[in-house]
Order: sequence, then C-alpha cells, then structure tokens
Amino acid sequence: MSIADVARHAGVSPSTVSYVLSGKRSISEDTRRRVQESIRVLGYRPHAGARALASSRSNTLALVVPLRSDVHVPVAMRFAVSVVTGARDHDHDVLLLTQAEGADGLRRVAGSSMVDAIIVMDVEIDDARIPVLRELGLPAVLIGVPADTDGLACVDLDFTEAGRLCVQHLAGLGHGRLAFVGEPPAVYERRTGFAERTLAGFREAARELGVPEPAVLPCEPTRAAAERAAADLLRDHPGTTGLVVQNEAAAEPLVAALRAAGRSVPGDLSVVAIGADDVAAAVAPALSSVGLPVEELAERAVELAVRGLDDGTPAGVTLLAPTLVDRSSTAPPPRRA
Amino acid sequence: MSIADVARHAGVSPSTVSYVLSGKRSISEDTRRRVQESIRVLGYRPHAGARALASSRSNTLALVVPLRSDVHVPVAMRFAVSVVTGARDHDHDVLLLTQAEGADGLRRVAGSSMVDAIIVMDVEIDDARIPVLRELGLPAVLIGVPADTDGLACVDLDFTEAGRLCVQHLAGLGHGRLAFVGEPPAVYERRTGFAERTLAGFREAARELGVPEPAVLPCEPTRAAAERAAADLLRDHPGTTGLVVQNEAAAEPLVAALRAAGRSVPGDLSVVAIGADDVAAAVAPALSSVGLPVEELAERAVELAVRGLDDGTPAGVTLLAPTLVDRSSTAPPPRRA
DNA sequence: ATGAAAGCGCTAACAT
DNA sequence: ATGTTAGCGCTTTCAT
Repeated sequence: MSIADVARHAGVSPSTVSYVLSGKRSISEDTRRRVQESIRVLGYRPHAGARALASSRSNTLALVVPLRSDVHVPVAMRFAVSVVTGARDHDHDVLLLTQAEGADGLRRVAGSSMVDAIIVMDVEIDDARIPVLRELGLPAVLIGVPADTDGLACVDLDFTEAGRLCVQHLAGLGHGRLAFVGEPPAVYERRTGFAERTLAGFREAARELGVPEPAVLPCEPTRAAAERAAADLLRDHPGTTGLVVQNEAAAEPLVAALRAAGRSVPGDLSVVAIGADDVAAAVAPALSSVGLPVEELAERAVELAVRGLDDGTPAGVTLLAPTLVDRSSTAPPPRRA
Repeated sequence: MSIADVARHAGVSPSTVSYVLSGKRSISEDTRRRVQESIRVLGYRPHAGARALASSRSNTLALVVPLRSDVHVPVAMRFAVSVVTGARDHDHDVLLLTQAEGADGLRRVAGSSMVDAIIVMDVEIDDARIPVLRELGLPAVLIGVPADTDGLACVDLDFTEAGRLCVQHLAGLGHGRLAFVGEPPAVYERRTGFAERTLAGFREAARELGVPEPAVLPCEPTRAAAERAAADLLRDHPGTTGLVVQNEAAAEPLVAALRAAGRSVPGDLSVVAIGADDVAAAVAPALSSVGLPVEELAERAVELAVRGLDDGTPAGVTLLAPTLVDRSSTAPPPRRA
C-alpha cells in the first residue's frame, strides 16, 4: 500500500496524491475528491519514515518528563497528556523521553532526526541540558525558565507575580504576619525556577507592603511532613494569620492539621494555595488559589515548538499572568483581643 | 552527515558501515575498528526515517496510557517511565498515545509504520480496542487481561491469587469476619480486569475457608470517600476484624479514619493492602501488602513486545505470582470479651 | 570479508 | 492544474 497505488486507483500521479495530502499546491475540486476517495477506499496511510526521509520532518515532538520524586506526579502527568493532545491537534506525535536519558537522549533523538522539536519539563535555573539544547539546532521549548534563556523558548506561569499576588491578596485583607509553606528542600537546592521565583515575588511584595520578613517552611510531599510544618508554624510563628502554600501534596494535610490544632480556616488563619485548581478546590474548605494552567501551558509549549519549525525557534519567555480565585479559605484576620 | 560520509572516511563501502552497525555479518576486527572510529569522529547518527523505510522497523514502541480519573496516576506514571526505560534497554523508543485517541490512534501509528509494537495499559475485560489490536498485525502486549486473549500477549499480576492470598493471610491469623475496600465503582462497572479478578479470588478463598460472605465497599480515591468507607464499615459491619484494601489513594486515609474512630490497627482490625509497595509502606502503621511489581510488569511487557518482532507475537497470558509482605498492620484478631 | 546497486515510499523541484 | 523524476539515507540482496 503506497502512494503509487493510490495514484493509480485515482488515475493521477503520485505527486498529486502527495499534494492533496499536504495542501501545498492547488488541486481541482474534482481531483481532490477522487484522490480522497481512493485513499479512503484503499485505507492508505503514508509511511512515516519515508515522509521523514523525503521531507526532513518527522512530525514528532520529543517530550522530556521528570522522574524526580519531589515533582508532583499527577501534575506532571497532566502536562504530558496535554502535550500529547496539543501535539495531535497540530498533527504531531510525541516521543517520550525520561530525564534519566539526560543530554545523550536529546542528542540521540535529534541526531537521528526522530523529532522536529523538543519540549522539556521541570527546568532548573542552571540546567545542564540547556547548552545541549542550543547546539541541537532544533526548536526547543522549556516549560519553566532557566537563568539564561538565550535562543530558547520558555513558557511558564509568572510565578514571581503569583507570589506577589498572594501577598497582595492577604495584605489587602489586613494580614500583617505571613508565612510560606513551600516545595521540598531539594526543589530549592537544585534551584528549580518556579519555586525560586515564587519565593522571590512573595518576599519582594512582603517587603514593599511593609510586611515583616515572612517565615518560609519547605515541606516534603507527605502527610507527616505537612503535619510537622503545621506544628512548626504554630509553635515558632504563632502570630501568623496569612499562609501561602505551594505544594500540591501538602496543602490538604496542612489545612487539616491546622484545624485539628484548633485553628479555624479562614477564621484564625487564611490560606492561599499556588497550584492546580482542582487540588485547591478539593480541600475542605476550598482554598483560594493561584491556579497553575497546566493545559494552557502545555498548549503554548506545543504551539511554540510547532511554530518554530517554520519560523525558526521563536526565542523568548512567555509568562502567563496568574489569577487568584477567591474561595473560602481567606478572610480578614481575627481582631486582636 | 550520512552513512556515505562515514564509509568514505573509513575507506569502506556504505554497506560495510551498515553491517558494522547492525552486526548482521562478520567484519574483520580491523575494519570494524576503523569504521567505529569514523563514526565517533564524525559524530554520525543513522537517520531513523531512512532506517525505518529500508528495514520496515522503526525501533519504536507505542504506549497507550490511561486518562481516567479513577486510575491512580502515580502508578500509571511509574508504568510509563518503566516502559520507556525498558524500551531503551532494547534499543527502542516510545511513542506516547493517550486513551483519548482510541482505536483510531492505534490504526494510525500502526498504519504509517511509526511503531513496531503496541503496549496498552488499563485494559478492560471487554475492551473495544482488542479487535483492532488483532487486525493490526503488530505485536501487541496488554498490561492487564481481557476476557478473550486469543492472539494477544498479556502481562499482569495474578490478581486472583492476590485476592486469595490476602484472605489466606487473614484467615491464617484467625480472622473470621472480613471486608474489602476496593477501587471506585466506575472501575468495576467498566469491568477492569484486575479489579474484577481480585474480588473473585478474594470471594472464592473466603468461601473455601468458610469465612462468611465478606462486605465489599467500592471507594472513590479521595480522603472524604475513604472516611465514609471507614464509617460505613464500622457501622454496618461492626464484627469485621480483617480488612483488605485495593485502592492506593484510599489506604492511608482509611486507616487514619479507623484509628480516629478508636480502632487500633492491627489491635482491633488487621489491614492488608494490594498495590504499590511504597504506598503501603508509607502508611502509619506500615501496611502488610501484596505488592504490585510495576517495574517488572513493564519490563516483561517490553520484552514480549520486542521479542514479538522476531518471533511473531508470543500470545499468552503471563501472570506474575503475588507475594504478601508482612508489615505491622496485621495480627491475630482481638479475643472476644 | 567486502562491495555494488537496487529499492524502501515519499516530497518537491522542474516541467508543461 | 497536473505529471515526471531525482533524490532523501539506509538495508539487503547479489556478486566477488
């Protein structure tokens, strides 16, 4: 079953079939219909390898997914699925690479022309794969923002602004003592962009608004760690009335622990989450939160990757504006007795 | 950069380079070394598409991952990562498909020769993709076991035996009243193989050992649902002393709720989990459990897929024997007062 | 043990 | 608006 069979069946030349398929030149309405009918009848599918060979386009994107245990897996999975879905909308497929393959994996799939572009998740500020990505000569899109973005396309939520937004929201309600429960220590140690930038925005805004230097408590993604963080918070920073949580796994147990300790949310303590909306909404009470627009980020990444194929990599950083959804976990602080 | 450049550089013919790479005919030690050196120096990578075209082998596997919200995501992700890792060990790459593409996606990637074999996760007893898989003429490996396995390779944990094993363990400790907290109702409604078979084994073994028909409580993967299940269990089946939980997300909150209700585990109630070992071990107290060997299942699946390329699909069901690891959540039942 | 050369199925320049 | 044809880079007979 090849393009020649279709051509014969439709009474046209192979190139005409090719052009009907690609739309790269105008075809008479009549011919187009005949060809499409032949394709349907014969059940013809172009051979991907032959296509890639002739056109130097594989119509395949590489997606590098993180393995780290400190990355929230459901969110990573949603990214991956959204990237696949977005890629299909642009007639592309997705080759799955794990972080474990590292730079060699990138060289391999690029060097053998398996993929047209590369999308990388979980980018660190000083990521070792970045120089490699530059050498490759393929469009590369990072979900995340490293220190040096030269020649690369980056997509992310504006986490700096997200951090600020949380402070503004809480300060606007009258909170004067804030704290931040964050990602696991390892995330900060390897300088993951989003975590570092969130904290920066959070601290800046606090400073600007005259809020005293807030406590920052990194937290492992376990219930036990969240309970410990709650205990630490209440013991070491008892005056805190406004809390920002950037840790999908810890949000629910943290709030539960606070309530178990007799603090009402939002009566005594207001809590704002940063992360996937459904996670925040599922907590009791539903948490006011700055949402992580996973689907939109993934779609943008795919679009940049695919667009880069024709226009060259459209380098530059795309930051999506964060929005805070007000749910039932924030209120003015309790009146001092 | 093509095979011709390497051949010229090494002073041999292109076919010799090809044979050095594939090992499909003997090459003098001297020639081999020269060619490999040239490959290294030039940084040559064979063009995947050209290879696929000439050899009708893409060295790529398709992996269909589930999207369903009732599938435990971290486990699905571990499967995916393990499949990629296993595939790389066999010099294959992995193309990621989502369930959303359905049968058409399978036809597409098979028809265009993008992949040599297909691995499908989250298989239902009567899965609509199975007839398609048979038509395709590619090796197909299911992680899971449908009703009709004719012509297909299936890999799974022996969940029937896993269910029996739990009963035997509990009955062996002296428990005479058992209950089962399972996956969400939807999982049973769509007749997911593993869930149905576990329950069958569980009930059979109970019958054989003279244990009265145990209560079965399906459970959504949320804390609230787990707490409800705990309450229902204590209210409606107060005599229960042995509990089997097959629900990664519910295990921890369920046990927590039981303890919060004043039941000690394993003092009053023994609990056995079925699922990923690390999840079970992370609960307080660490749960005795029948582990789900994710990595091994994935590796087997890959191996069957790759082996099928040369030998034809080695149809048949591979069931891994379950083992129960005794941790601190099971003990003899309390003596009747 | 090695080389020469015929495809694999498609795309895209070059025709008309 | 359509046809002809030369590759794309590799594998694999067929020779020697």
